[in-house]
Amino acid sequence: MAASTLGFALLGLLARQPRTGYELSQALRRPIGYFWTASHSQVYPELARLDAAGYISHTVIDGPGPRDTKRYAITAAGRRVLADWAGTPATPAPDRDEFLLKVYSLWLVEPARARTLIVERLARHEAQLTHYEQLERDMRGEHGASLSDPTTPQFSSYATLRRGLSFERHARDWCAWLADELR
Amino acid sequence: MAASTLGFALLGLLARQPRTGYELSQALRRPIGYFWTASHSQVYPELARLDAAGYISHTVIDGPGPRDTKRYAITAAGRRVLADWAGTPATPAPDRDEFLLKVYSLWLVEPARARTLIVERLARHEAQLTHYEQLERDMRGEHGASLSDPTTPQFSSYATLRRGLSFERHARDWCAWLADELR
DNA sequence: TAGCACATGTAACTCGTTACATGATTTG
DNA sequence: CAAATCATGTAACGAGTTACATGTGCTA
Repeated sequence: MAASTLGFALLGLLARQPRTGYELSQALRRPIGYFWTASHSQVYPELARLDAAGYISHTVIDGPGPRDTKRYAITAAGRRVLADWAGTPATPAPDRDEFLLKVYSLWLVEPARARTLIVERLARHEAQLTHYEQLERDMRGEHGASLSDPTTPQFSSYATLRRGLSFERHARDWCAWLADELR
Repeated sequence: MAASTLGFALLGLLARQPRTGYELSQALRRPIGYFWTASHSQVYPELARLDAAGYISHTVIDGPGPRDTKRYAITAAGRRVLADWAGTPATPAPDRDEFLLKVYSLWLVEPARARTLIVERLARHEAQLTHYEQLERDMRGEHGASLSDPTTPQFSSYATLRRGLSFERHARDWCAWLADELR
């Protein structure tokens, strides 16, 4: 009866504004893609399920290609289950981090080469941090006041962005420490 | 031919010392479980595959129950593929964080209730941090010198522990910020 | 005119979880 | 003597990825 996690990702997007399946697939790369992703082949069947459950509705609009283009909107029931789910503690999901798993066996790698790997990783965190910092400036420019009002979608978006900023800084600093140890 | 990620997790453990399938399953909860987990039903078939590929070998030892107990050890070939894999950049895996996905829809939740969720989360990070700090003291006590030698398994373990410490501090601080915003 | 963005769907496969199944030894 | 721990395996299922499949409109 309740939606899957992917379903809640889609409902979270549709609670902000109506979108087509294609647009939802795109959004699952950015901004939600920072913490949840899905390919379009997963999105379309899930939309059909949410529709059948009455959590979303669609209107057919004309578009290109051999099939109808549908624009989806969240229903009152959908908003209700989404709010319920968001207000419930997250089930502790197992962390899987291939990079850390490699670090666990990094003692088998020649130190100079290991250092290169870590420095490359550091650069990626640095780049992502720069990207997030730009997003933060954009957000502050567009929505100044609503960022401190916890009942606006902007507040939630800003909170996740702050998490991203914090995470990248920690990851960068740890890479810098490790690169130094491998010197 | 090459092993799966789970295979490399198992090889990473066996590169340190021989173990039975049962012991490997336990180790995939802690310490490796901090960044990679698997259930025993996944471990046993994977061990059979690694064995068939010649990356590990086993000796039958006597134990309880209707089946043989096997103790596995890594082979030279296994150590080679593990070192190769560890020395190669990690494939950027999609981040999936159900908790952040909930924060994305937290604007639909009554702020006082939302704050409770975040404070509970903060407590979990605090507890994990305390746990890691204890592990760090233990590690420093047992292996003082080898922690700065990048060719020892202790160095790798210590590096992942430092990552855990850094991560928990960042997560705790972000929760504290968000809880304050929801006040 | 070739490629890309738009737009939607299905099929085959891999990875991981939960449940099923068996049976000895130790501890409360 | 009941429950937990040791110890190993299989089966059914769900979630997610990659590849297959179709067709339009715009741009270099």
